[in-house]
Amino acid sequence: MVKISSKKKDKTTEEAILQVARKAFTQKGLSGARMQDIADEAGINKALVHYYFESKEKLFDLIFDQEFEKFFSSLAVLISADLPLFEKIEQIVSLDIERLSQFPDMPLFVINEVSRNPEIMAKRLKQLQQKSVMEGFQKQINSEIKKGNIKSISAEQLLINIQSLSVFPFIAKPMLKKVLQKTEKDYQKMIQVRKKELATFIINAIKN
Amino acid sequence: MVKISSKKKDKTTEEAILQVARKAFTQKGLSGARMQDIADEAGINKALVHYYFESKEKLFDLIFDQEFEKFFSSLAVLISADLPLFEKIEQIVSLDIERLSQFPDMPLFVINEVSRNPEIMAKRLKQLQQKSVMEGFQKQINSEIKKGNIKSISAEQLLINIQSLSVFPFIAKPMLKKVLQKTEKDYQKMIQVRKKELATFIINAIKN
DNA sequence: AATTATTTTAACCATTTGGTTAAAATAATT
DNA sequence: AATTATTTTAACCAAATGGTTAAAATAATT
Repeated sequence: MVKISSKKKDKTTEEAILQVARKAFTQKGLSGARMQDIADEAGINKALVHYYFESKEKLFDLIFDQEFEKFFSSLAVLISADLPLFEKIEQIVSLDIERLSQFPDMPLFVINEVSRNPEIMAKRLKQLQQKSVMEGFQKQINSEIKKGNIKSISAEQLLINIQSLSVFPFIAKPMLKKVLQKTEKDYQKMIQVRKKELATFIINAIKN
Repeated sequence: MVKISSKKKDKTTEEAILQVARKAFTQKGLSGARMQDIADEAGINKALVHYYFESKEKLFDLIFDQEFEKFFSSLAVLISADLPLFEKIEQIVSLDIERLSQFPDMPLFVINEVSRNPEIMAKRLKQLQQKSVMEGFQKQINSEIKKGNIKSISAEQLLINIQSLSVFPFIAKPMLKKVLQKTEKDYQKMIQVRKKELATFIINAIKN
């Protein structure tokens, strides 16, 4: 019952569970996902899920960790990068939309679970040393304002604007799809148009 | 057991349930909310909730209806209004942020439940005759483009941009609060700054 | 005051759910 | 081949959950 050595552990079962669990949790949330469904879809017994991951919470925590990482990791790096402001904006938008196209369920999942339980963020945020990241970005912006290149705006508001414009169409996809009466293909085409136009939209909004 | 006439029905109990249920559903979603909790918080027996609303689904449906209405009703009217484009943008943003400040849980709730079950929108959308609304808005925009007042953009993308910028900060509030290390007061102050700056941001982005 | 209708409750019920246990099947080691 | 360790399963269990029922309390009508 207890794993002691296990040099050659068979990863495939564990990975199959993780893969299925990710789908379940990101689509249905912590309270909506069912351990039985996860076991069924992974083609195994429910007890096996507990054998590998102990409890629903532990399994959830593991997946939340990874999805949270997807949300923030590369973004923090880019914000601190040594790039001209407009170029930086272009790259952030581009990266965002690529990442979101790859993991469309991720943002709503993360936002949801943080809303349900804000404390979940505490430990994960520490390593990100946000303060210095934002301060650096603010300096870059202030410098551009002083030079008269852009209008006055705070780093916070600009960052929220960028993320709003990138993330919202993925979060609200099912709703927007219905409202705008689009097929899956149409919607993806619309996103691709966005990927091209969004950076220009933002830059136009702030440039003098 | 069966309500036949009930001329002077005592509304308070029914309303108390609705109020508590709204809070429960908008905060925890359909699968996360508990009938027992709703009864407890309303200070009544669980069977009474069923007496008034039959089932969890029916109660949920009622509340979803109202929240969905909040999301769309006034917006559709404004989009079709006979107003200069820039003024219209200002009014939409202003209305959005007021409405969202009043019902902060509403957008994430609606988006979530539509994601979980897109069919839920079908019946509610019919009355909104979106097609003509969007066509009218597109005409207004095309006219401004032709006059050289604004850059080329589709009504869809502009509308998505406006809604993204307005709604996202409310959807992602708990996350953004932690990331930006803001107190409740700070966050609301930030939203108020946004209310002033957002329309300008959008107008700058499209005007020539 | 008696009757009738409405509102509210306590006690159940069946199903679902996360989780456990002990044994069986399989793989690794000696 | 025998022993030991690991993986997987079937059968349970207790708690939670949405829902029901019959009776009690209250209000309205006659």
